[in-house]
Parts: sequence; C-alpha cells; structure tokens
Amino acid sequence: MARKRTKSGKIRLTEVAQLAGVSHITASRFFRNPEALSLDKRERVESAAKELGYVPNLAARALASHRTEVIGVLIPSLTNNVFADVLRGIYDASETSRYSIQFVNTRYSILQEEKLLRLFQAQMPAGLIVTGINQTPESRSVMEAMNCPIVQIMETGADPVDMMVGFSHYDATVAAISHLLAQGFRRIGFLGARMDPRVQRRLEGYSNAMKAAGLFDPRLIITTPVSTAVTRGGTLFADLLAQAPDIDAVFCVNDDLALGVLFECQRRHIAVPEQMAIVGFNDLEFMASTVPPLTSVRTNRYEMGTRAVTMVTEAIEGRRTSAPVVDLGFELMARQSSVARGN
Amino acid sequence: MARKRTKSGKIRLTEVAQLAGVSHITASRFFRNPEALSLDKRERVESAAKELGYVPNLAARALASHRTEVIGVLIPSLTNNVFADVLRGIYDASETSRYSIQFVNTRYSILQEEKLLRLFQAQMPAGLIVTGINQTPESRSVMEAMNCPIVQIMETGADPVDMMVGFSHYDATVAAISHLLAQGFRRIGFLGARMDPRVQRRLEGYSNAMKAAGLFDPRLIITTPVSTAVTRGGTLFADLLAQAPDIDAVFCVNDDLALGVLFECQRRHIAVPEQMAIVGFNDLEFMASTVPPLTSVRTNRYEMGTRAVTMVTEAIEGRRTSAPVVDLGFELMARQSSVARGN
DNA sequence: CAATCCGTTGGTAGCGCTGTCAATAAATGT
DNA sequence: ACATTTATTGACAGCGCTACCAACGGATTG
Repeated sequence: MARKRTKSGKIRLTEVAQLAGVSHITASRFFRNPEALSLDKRERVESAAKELGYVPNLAARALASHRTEVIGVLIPSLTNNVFADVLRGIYDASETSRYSIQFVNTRYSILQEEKLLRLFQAQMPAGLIVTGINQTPESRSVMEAMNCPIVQIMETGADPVDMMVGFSHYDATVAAISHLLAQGFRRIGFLGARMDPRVQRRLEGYSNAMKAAGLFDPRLIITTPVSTAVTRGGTLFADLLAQAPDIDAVFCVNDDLALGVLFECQRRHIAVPEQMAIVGFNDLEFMASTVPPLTSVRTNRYEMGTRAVTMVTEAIEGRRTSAPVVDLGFELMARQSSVARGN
Repeated sequence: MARKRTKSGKIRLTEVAQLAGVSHITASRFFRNPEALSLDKRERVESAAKELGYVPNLAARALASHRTEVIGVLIPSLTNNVFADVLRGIYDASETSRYSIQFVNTRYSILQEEKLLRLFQAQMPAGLIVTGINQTPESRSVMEAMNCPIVQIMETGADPVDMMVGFSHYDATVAAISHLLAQGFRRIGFLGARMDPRVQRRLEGYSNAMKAAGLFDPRLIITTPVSTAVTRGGTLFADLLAQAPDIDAVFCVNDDLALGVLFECQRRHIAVPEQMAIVGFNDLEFMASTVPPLTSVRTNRYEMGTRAVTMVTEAIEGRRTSAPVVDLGFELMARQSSVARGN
C-alpha cells in the first residue's frame, strides 16, 4: 500500500505520480527532462502536479543530485549604494533563470570572505559571484577546488579564478583627472573614504595622473578608513581646505562625498565650478539634478550584476559565450561642476 | 568496513566520528545538543571536526529534520533606500544567529508575493519576514498554514498574522503636517511617487490633517505611480507649482523627492524656507547636510530589520518576549527647511 | 540485593528525491 | 521472421543527516 502523506499534508512526488498514474521516477523525470516523456504522460504529470499544487522539496533534490540551484553571492557591504545596484542586477537577472540567489556580506573582510566561501563550498552551489580580486590565497584555492562557475565582479584583471566582469577603476580615475586637467584645473584634491581595494586603485590612478602632469602633491590627498557618507564629504573637504587652501578642484571617490562637498561649498559660499570644481564617481541618479549638476564617472553597476548572472548560468549549462574577462567600461559624464575656469 | 569518502573528498559526519572514535550519531548530537555529550567526547568531536574542516551538509540536515535554518524575507524592492536599510538590519542581526536569510523581491506585486510564499512554504523555513499588511487572502491562509513564526514589517495594525514590527505611516505624516501647520504654513502641497500601501496611508494622514485644519484642497496633491528619484522630485514639484502656484510648503513622501525639490528651488531661486518649506520622510543620512538642512520624519528602518529577526528567532526557540505588535515609532526631525515664516 | 533511574551512547530506519541501469515496448533493418 | 536499435518507463540504491528508540553502566533507592 502506498505510503501515507506526511501529517503536514505535504504533496510529494509520489502523490503526483499516483494521481497521474505513473511511477514516481517518471514524475521526477518530468521536472528534470520533460522531453524524455511521452506527450501523454507529460500532460498527465503536469496536470496532476498543478492540481495538487506540488512544489518540489529542494533539500531532497540537492541531497540526491549533489547539486543545488543556488548562486552564491559574496559582497562586502549592503550600505554602499554601489553594491545595492549590483545586487539589484543580480536579483533581477536571477528571476528569469531557474536559480535562486544566496547572498552573504563579507563586511570588507577577506577573512570573513574565506570563511563564507568554505560554507558555500559545503553547500554545493551551482555558481558563485564574488567581489573583487583581492582574495586570500586560501580563498583562491577553495574557489579553484569548487567545480562550479565563478565570476569575480567589480574589477578587471589579468588572472581570473574563472571569469570576471567589471571595469578598471584605475583607468576610470585617470579619465576623470585628465578631464579636470584638460579643463585647466591644477591643484586637484583627492577625497577618499572606506579605502577598499577598488578605492585604492582609484587613488593610484589619481596619483599617477597627477605625477604625469607634474602636479602631484601629497597634501592634496585626504583619506579615511571610515565608511562614506554625504556628511563625511563635507568634513573631509573641510580638512582638505585646511591642508591645501589653494585647491581649485576635488575628485571624490564616490558621489556621496561629492554631494557633501557641494553642500559644504554652498555653506561656505564657494562658487562651483568657478572657485571649485567637483567630480564624483559612479554617477548615481541624483548627480544630474544637483545645482550645478555634478560631473561623475558613470559605471555600469546594474549591468554588472545581470551580466555576472548570465555568465554564471551560461557556464553552468556548458555554453560560455563571452570572453572570460568582460570589461564593462565607464563613461565620463562631464557636467557643469567641472567646466573650465575661463568659460 | 567504513564507507569511503565521496570522490570530491567531502568530509562527512562519519569521517569526523571515525577520527573522534565515536559513532556518527554522537558526532551528530555534538552539533545539535553538545550538552548531552560527556566532556571527553565533546572535545574529541570538536577537535576532529576542526581538524578535518567539517562543514555540515545543510540539505541532508533539512531533509532529515524537516526544518531548515533559513529565515525567508519578502520585500517589495531593492531599489528603494528604505528597504536597503531594513535588509541591512536583517542581515546584520542574522549574522549573530544560527539562521541564514533567503531574500526574495516581490516587486510590489501581491500576486508575486503569493507565489513566493508558496515556494517558501515548500522549503519549510524556520521563520518568515514579510512586508506590510496588504496580502491577498490566499497569501494569508498560506501564512497561517505554515507553522513557523512570521513577522510583518514596515507597518503596525490590529490584525497581525503572527507578529508585527513597524510604525504608523498615518501618524507620522500627521505629525509632519501638524508641524508645518504649527509653523504657520497653510498651502501645503503633497508630493507622492510609487503609491504603495504605505505611501497611500501617508496620503490619508496628509488629507485628514489638512481637512481637520480646513485647508484641504485636491489641487495641492501630486502623485505618480512611477518609482521615486531625486530628479522626479524636481519634475513633480514643477507640476505642483503649475497647478497651485501659491503653495508655501511641500510634504514629500520620501527624502529623495525632497532633495529633488530643494534643487528645483535652488534652480528657480525660491528661498527655502522663506518662500517654500520642505519636509521629507525617512530622514536619510544626507538630510542633515543639505543647505539648508531638510526637515524629515525619522523612521527606524535598520532597527526594524534587526528587531524582526530577533522576534522571529526568539519565537522559533519558543520564547516570545515582546508583544506581538511592536511599534517602533518615529521622530520628527525639524530642521531649517521648515522654520516658521516669521522667524 | 533487586528494582529503578539517569546520563550517555549507539543502532535502525527513514526524510524526498535523483543517478544509474535494467526492462519493456515500439520501430527499424536484414 | 529475427536481431538490433530507439524511445520510454520502472526498480533499486543511496545522498548525509536526524528522529526515535534501545542499550548500557553506574548511581540511587526500597
């Protein structure tokens, strides 16, 4: 006699199979590979499943198949707007796929990242999305040992664990500084908060661009390890002004800081851009609506998320269509906050 | 003879038990209820697990125990800053617990929410966090059928499915409007985007407060179903000015809109607050740094997330310490953007 | 000294599903 | 007509873990 339903009244594959008049194996196959069934049985199982409201037990499936349909995502922060956009792309793209997202927060700690990678390893994810290229050697070997596709996001580099999608923070910053130099600014300050690896690369880009122009001066640089905020933009800018009162422009490592600088300028009645040019980074939505509109470097964060998911899912299914390293580039959005002094 | 390791070299409980010289059951017990073991075995299992780098297989655990250690979270949007803060609270709180978070996006659709609830139901989550109180009747019965703790967040109300943590959007808005009225403003506009249930309740609060003061006028209201953005604040404000040129204040349903209004005022050389008072909602970080600083209603979004998690986890463990409905309240942050005309 | 209890440990039997392979029916070739 | 292939279906044996119950030794009790 057939086993009874569990007391909770859960519908199992067996119940579906029974109603459809097939073996549970055939019913199982319907969900894995419907083409293998005859049209007749396919329809019978389908309607039975629908009638009973069958939902597969993912734990059982994972245990039996040694696979899950989960894409693990490791991201350093949820506070940072940038990652919110990337995550949005990831979640949106995952909805059109069969995979679900398991997101964890590394809190900008590569040790935490290592621990979380090990946790993921044991859960056999279908794929993995990790932030950046600065993993510990142990993390790298864990990743290499996992036989699932892995995409590193946010940056580009020569040595991907598997795949990569991002852009060059160095180049993007050089482009911003070059723009300011081209506009005639000379004493260009640098404002940085939360000095993560990507912000470090922006600092390198700034330093090299300034050195190349013979304008580098360490007093032009203000950084802090604490997290970023609009208010912080104002305070850091005040520090910068105290340290180098003759600056004529500021490059901010992100748009929140830039907005804070703008407000601080309004407070001090410093005319933007006549007395002070401002350039941000990321081109968040509000940058175009400020007064004056703020120049920024547009980065394709949402697309980075969607692209990472498609790269992972395609790789899972065995078809890798794009190059292992995808550079999504950037675009300098020159606005009024950085127009040439003379103009 | 003992079963071999799986080819992938995965460490199973059996391997740990073998190394520790105990049965696999005892090893299993170590992870579920360590107090039940003798000190000797406890230490042996612990060090064996550490030595082998054992990580439990969650799928097997879930299958065998009919439970998972997953808290499902249903939230309507990832774009909205408000939910980003709530999610941050949820994730932060989950890290100090044994539970992991499975987040899904309902995209402001109660039908999508219903579908996702059914999916969760099949996966036997340890608890559930859902947004708002406007579920479909079917969603409600699914929730009632799931025997796990459920917290509704963002709002307070009389009829929780199980538990609730939030605040009254109606009261918060009434407080904001009362403040403007107390400051002497009379023609107070209302700007709303993305008219979700909570924004609707803010509109009700506004309408009733204005009616109570005998100042209600439908021409003072501008709403749009499209999503919110700083830029949108400017355009909606322009619409409002065209419709009611004599307004002396604007209440915006969120801070992004308020920021957009501020910029639009700067663009039009409308003095804030002398010619136009502005009040936002949520009190995002930047509201205190604008020029002039913008009045807003502070809501405890992060705490709402952490609180929801503690309520769920405590309920899972059988100790419900707080009342079923927790009101986190709000605080009017009166700033320069809404000081009385005369002052 | 037997009966009882408790703290601790181990064995057995699955959880709901899938991988693998065998079995059957139907279709094809010689 | 028979062997051989192909399409379709089913049986079996787990996946790694836990729930449940049994067993054991030692302490406690009458």
